[in-house]
Amino acid sequence: MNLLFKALGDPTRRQIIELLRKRDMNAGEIADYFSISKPSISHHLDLLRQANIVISIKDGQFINYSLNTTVFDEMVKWVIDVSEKKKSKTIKKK
Amino acid sequence: MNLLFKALGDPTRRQIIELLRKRDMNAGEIADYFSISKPSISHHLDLLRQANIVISIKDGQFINYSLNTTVFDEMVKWVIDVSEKKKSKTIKKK
DNA sequence: AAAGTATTTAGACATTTGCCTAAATATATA
DNA sequence: TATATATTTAGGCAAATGTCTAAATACTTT
Repeated sequence: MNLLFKALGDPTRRQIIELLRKRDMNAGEIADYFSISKPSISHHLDLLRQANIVISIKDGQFINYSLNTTVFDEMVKWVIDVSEKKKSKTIKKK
Repeated sequence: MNLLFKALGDPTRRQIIELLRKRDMNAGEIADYFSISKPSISHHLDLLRQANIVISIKDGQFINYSLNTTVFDEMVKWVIDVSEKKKSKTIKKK
């Protein structure tokens, strides 16, 4: 969960996620959308992979990245749970 | 949104959120749950306040903190939106 | 096999982060 | 008013982060 939130706490990585939302892309295609160096993008992709947000599959000399959306489930659950504090405080008996 | 994700990307701050989910607390009460110094907790609280996750209200010599859950709405929306990439790709016509 | 393309790894550097102690500020109480 | 209590601000330090260039690795093409 910490890796997940940390990965999302960077605008470049969120933009990568938004790109991959539309379609899978290889590392070079992704890098073309940004003005930072390819090694930096590669590093961001690595962090996204560590956080399980993307999956990478090698295809010849390319490496394709695609979104793995299932990791968000737990996170959304946590956030919604936290968000519901007031109702549960009021309705349930502690 | 960036401040929000960054704020959530630290385990101490998430624990603070979980504490405040149960009830409002003042800074000292919150600090008592942790083994790090009060100034550090104060700093965490400041970041949570900047991210609009908590609201602080002064009450005499105490400062009470309470959760502001509304900021999570946009975030959940973003995450769910991103999570739905595949369906929308398949069903809708781009 | 040599050269070109795609990507990552390595190493350096500046900035940010999370922590600390000491000091400052603000309120409450004796 | 002097002292105690609650909290933050200031300043310093080590570790983590985001960036870069140069080099290494892996595959493709000639």
